[in-house]
Amino acid sequence: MKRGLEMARSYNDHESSQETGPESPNSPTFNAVISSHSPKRSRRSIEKRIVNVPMKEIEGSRHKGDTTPPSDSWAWRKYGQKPIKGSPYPRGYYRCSSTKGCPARKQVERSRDDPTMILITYTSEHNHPWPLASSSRNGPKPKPEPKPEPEEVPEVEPEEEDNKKFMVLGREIETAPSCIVDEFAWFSEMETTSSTILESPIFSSEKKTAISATADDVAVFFPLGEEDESLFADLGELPECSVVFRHRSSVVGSQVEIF
DNA sequence: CGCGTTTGACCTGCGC
DNA sequence: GCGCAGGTCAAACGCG
Repeated sequence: MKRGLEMARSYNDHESSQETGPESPNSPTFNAVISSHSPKRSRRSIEKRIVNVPMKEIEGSRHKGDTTPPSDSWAWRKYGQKPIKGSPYPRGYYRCSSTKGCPARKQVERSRDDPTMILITYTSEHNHPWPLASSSRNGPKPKPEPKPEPEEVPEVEPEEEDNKKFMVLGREIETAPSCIVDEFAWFSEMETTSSTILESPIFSSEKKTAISATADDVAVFFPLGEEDESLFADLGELPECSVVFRHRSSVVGSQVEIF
C-alpha cells in the first residue's frame, strides 16, 4: 500500500533536516524549517516545514491529549503516536482534517535537548497548498478549541496585508511575492485563530506575527502558554531545539532547502 | 450519535 | 536476509 512509502518519505526527510539544521540549539526563539526536498524514494515532491515552538509560551488551548500540538488554524486529527528511540517522549502524528482529502500532516514531538521546545513538522505534497484557516471546515468537526484571550489574539484584517513590508533576502519590499505569501500563509494563519502568536517582520512589521528574516534565515517566534507544558508532557525531545530554514535561490522560486 | 483520541498491529525502508 | 525503527491503519473507547 501507500502508507509505507509516505512514512519513509516524511520520516527520512525529517531526520535529515534535523541533523543538518542546527543553528541555535538553545535558542529561546521559535524557528522553523521549510523544506521541499525531493526524498530519495519520493515519487512526488514532499514539502516539509519544521517548526520549533517554545512550549512554555504555548497558550493552553487544547484539551486532553498530551501530544496535542499548539493550536493553529486548522483541524488536525491525531492518527497515531509512537515512542521514538532515544527519546523519553513519544511523537504524535496528526492529519489535517480541515478539508477532506487534505494530504497535510504534522508530527508533534518534544525537543530532546530542551523539553521546553516543541517541534512540529508539517508535511505535505510540494504542490499542495497548505491548509488555510478554515472557517468553513467541511471535514471532520474541528476540535473545540478554547478561545484564548481575545486581546492576545486579535483578528487579522486581510486588508492589512497590503500595507505590510516584507523583508526578502535582506531587501525590504512593499509586497511579498505570492510564493512567499503562500509559503507562509500557514504561519500567519496560525496566529489568526489560535493562541499561537507569530511575530513576523517578514509579513508584517506591525502585526504581532513575527517571523524575523535575515538575508537567508527566517525565524518564527511563537509566544506560547505554559499550560501546554503539560499538554506536551510526554512528547519526545529532540536534539535540535531550533532549526533554521532558508529560502534559497530566488525570491520567486518556491525552492527551499534545509541546512 | 458523531467525531476525535488511544493504542496495538501491521507495513515498509534502512542498516548490518 | 533479518531485525530495528518509524509511520500508518483501524478497532475500541471516550467525550460532547
